[in-house]
Amino acid sequence: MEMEIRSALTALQGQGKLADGLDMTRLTVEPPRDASHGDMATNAAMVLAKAAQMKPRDLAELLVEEVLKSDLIEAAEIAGPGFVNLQLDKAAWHRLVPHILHSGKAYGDGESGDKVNVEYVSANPTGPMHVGHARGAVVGDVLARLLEKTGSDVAREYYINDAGAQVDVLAQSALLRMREAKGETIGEIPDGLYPGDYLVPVGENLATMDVPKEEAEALTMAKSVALPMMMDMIREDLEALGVVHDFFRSEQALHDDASVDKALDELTSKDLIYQGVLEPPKGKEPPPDWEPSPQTLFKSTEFGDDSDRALKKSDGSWTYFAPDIAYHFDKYQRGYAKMIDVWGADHIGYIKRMQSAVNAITDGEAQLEVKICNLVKLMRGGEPVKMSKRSGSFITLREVVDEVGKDAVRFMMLTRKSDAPLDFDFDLVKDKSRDNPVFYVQYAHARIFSVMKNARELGWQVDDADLATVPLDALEHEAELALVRLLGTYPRMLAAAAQAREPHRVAFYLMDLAAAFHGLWNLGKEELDLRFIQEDDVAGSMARLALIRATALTLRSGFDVIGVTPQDELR
RNA sequence: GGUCCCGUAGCUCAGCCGGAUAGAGCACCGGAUUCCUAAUCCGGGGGUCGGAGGUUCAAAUCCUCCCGGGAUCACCA
Repeated sequence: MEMEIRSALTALQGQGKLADGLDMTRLTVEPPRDASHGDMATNAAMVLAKAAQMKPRDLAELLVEEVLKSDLIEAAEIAGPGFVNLQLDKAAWHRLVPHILHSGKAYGDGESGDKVNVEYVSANPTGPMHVGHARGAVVGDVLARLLEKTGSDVAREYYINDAGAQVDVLAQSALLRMREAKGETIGEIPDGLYPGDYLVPVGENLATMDVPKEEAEALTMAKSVALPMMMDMIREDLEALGVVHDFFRSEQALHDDASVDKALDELTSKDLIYQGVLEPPKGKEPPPDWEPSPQTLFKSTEFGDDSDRALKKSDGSWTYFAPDIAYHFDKYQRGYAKMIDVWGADHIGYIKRMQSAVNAITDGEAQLEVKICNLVKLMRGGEPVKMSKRSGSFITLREVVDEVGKDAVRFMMLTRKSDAPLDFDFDLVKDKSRDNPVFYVQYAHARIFSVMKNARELGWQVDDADLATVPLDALEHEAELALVRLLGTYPRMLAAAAQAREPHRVAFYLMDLAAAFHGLWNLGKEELDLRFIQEDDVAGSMARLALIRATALTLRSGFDVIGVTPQDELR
């Protein structure tokens, strides 16, 4: 449609009615928010008026005259300050329905051609995942699906923090459980160790092995046993949520294969490393044990960070930042110039330094985007569910998935934009009502499925291939055309959501689409000729069935993007 | 103090790469049951889009400042 407008403008220029060399970049051709303004609207006259030295309405009149020469455009009128509203020929909309029926789940597929690396979850391998992780997992997973849908080549990665002090704590906790498994009474788990029962099987495993007496060796062995078990547990939890990764990268491996040293060398060769002393943090009391000491620092201030950042501690050991740089450099060397990391809100302060590092080590060739997921507050009976890590009574991801199902968790996590806090209401997601968006959208799909079943029972041929050939002249009611128009915006919505890295838009679209369908359904109660199945009007029925089947396919396509399984029945 | 996010109807929030009268759900009031059933829909009331400037033909949307709420500011991960 944009082509129609642009060619009309070019034609006007050809006729000498419009100045040449106008800046068209701000020109838009879009469906207006208010459907009463027509199918499409363009701001061309207003955007171009000044440069063309014409009044917007005069220019608009010329444009209307020109654009009406197109077959696709039924009517065009000038409105407001100079909008040109276009009404498309009904046939233009009708063409969309068979297109969707032919495309099926592939409807909305794009061809961006980007190559993107998405890193998400990356929870520490020291215990089961809790609900906070679930949001990042869903947002990352759906973002990856969305990017794939719009034509990107996507790698999904998980960075395993298996090298820090927390892993030593894990190993110590596991050794304690080993003693317990051997019959020793261990009493309360001491502060500072992980108290969770999930370490009992790790201890039992260790109890069957020949663990060295010497402490350092015992810890090494405990790590080698505990880490894979923790990762298996995490992978199972993720799988229960329908979340997968293609690639797991170990922090320890980055140390072992000297990737961290190489990253430091790389930055050193760019003269971005020095020995220096950092200022204590401003605006609040310095930590009690603060004392200035020389460390190996990275000049992240040269890339917009507020302070230079430590790569090595004063004792010469690596900080967490260093292997993280090595990891991102590793991604770049594997061919990813576009990286997206999905992080929790507690890492906001870490964004700039990581972006600085990526920028520095790749000479600006690679770009890191960070998607922040804010907190999830679990609600039950109108009250927040108390979560106390100390008592070990925090709610795990697995418990939530087991209680309400993966589809509900996934959908609910997308009912807010990711950087805003989210309430997750247990009562709501189990409710069968309009308030529960998961139910509401599934219900629309199930209703359509049921109608199609009824049509088959009448002996009608309603496979997609049959419906795709049906004449659609009967679709002329405003509510029907509104549904078609909404179906038509699906590919555009996907592309915009992918570009903005906002997976929640897909969920919102599905709710809109479900609402449009439910509305049409109920109209059929009052206006009998809008009922989908009318035995005395087979031709019209087939047209309406084609429409709602296209709706179901679009719902399925959207469900596929957000990783929710469509339900055929909700009874 | 720095950085980032948020402030839109009584409540919970969409909309924000500028566009026409600012939307939805809940709650409130009034209606509608032969297809999946009122598990849904339709209509109604309800708004200084935190405030003040600026840019623009046009600002909830972009820029600046201010107010309020939150997160974060390690040699932790």
